Amino acid sequence: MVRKIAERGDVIPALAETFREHGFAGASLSEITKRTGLGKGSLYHLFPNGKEEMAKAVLDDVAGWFEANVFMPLRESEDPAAGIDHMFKAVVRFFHAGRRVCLVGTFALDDTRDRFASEVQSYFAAWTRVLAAALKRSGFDTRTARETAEDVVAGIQGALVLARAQDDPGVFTRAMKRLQQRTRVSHYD
Amino acid sequence: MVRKIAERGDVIPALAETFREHGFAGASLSEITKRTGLGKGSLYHLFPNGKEEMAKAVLDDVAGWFEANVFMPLRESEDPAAGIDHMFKAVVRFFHAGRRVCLVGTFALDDTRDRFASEVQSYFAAWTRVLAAALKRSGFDTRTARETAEDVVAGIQGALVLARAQDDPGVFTRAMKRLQQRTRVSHYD
DNA sequence: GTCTATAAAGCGATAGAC
DNA sequence: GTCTATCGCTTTATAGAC
Repeated sequence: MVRKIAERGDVIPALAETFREHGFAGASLSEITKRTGLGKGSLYHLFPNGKEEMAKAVLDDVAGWFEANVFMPLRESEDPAAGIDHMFKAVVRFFHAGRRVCLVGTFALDDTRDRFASEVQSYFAAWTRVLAAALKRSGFDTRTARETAEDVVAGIQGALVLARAQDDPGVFTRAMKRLQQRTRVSHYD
Repeated sequence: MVRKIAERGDVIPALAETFREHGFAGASLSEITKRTGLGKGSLYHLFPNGKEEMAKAVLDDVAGWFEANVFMPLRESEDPAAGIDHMFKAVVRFFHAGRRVCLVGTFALDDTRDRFASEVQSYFAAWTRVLAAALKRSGFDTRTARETAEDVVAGIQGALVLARAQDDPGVFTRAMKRLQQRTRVSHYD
């Protein structure tokens, strides 16, 4: 049965793409209307606090996706190396192999960060923390695990910037391969 | 003698900071007026094409700074390793040790990139190309030099994203130390 | 060269009909 | 729940006084 009544979850993917492409300030309600297919009335019915609430919902959705598809596997994989490999696969999928930017990264760079400080902060904090724990379990010493986790998460963000700047998704996929190599503990043994 | 007549060069630093903090879409003329201390009339006198021309001027200025302070030393240092060390010093200084984001990176992530595609593209293309050449001269094989250059430039961008997201400049300075280590050819010999 | 005043358009948000 | 009409404000940009 086809549901015609819009729920928040139905429009979040379109909202997310709009914010990704235009940033928070650049994502006008008319653009959002166009992308979601909903008029302003409907949007304000679903999100009474307007753009701010839409962005919060999108950030929530992203956090949920990463929790389920990246953090949980990293935490609970019996083989930590398998969890890490799973992370790279999920990340390549999520960022459409370099053709899609990171919404949280986009928000982080300009003053949008101040509006969503805790969401932006905890996205990267959780990612580096959980990845560092997995690296440690896979054999890295505490310090190297933490440093490598930071390098990997930063490397992913930077590769997304470069791929989009150069309009070449290959920059991203190549960087991901090299970052994944660095997570193999036996690399230089 | 104090010059009172404003020239473009006088306002570019203030323009740059405004674009860095708010992004292109978020940098309103009223904010620019506040930061530069110039009224709209003066701004349009200096930049007849408005915001677009201001951003172009800022991108030009950034490109000039990197050419003089990063690319030229990388190309012309007799000792390539010294040129690379010089690059890291200059970069830490330019990005205020992680407290300042990359304007070009900010532009690259959203649809602002499309307005300034060639400027954004050539900033990163020049950087990776010149750095790869220096790495090669310092002893890396062609392929490793190119890959390391891409990793370093992406790593810098990503570290800026993380440092700002976490509101912790230390993330940037630590990442820079590790990236610099990776540019030493003898690291794993 | 700098300013104020103003224009025209777009913005986020609200009200109310259906 | 969805829409249209509208409000009040801000936006970029221009005109013209000084």
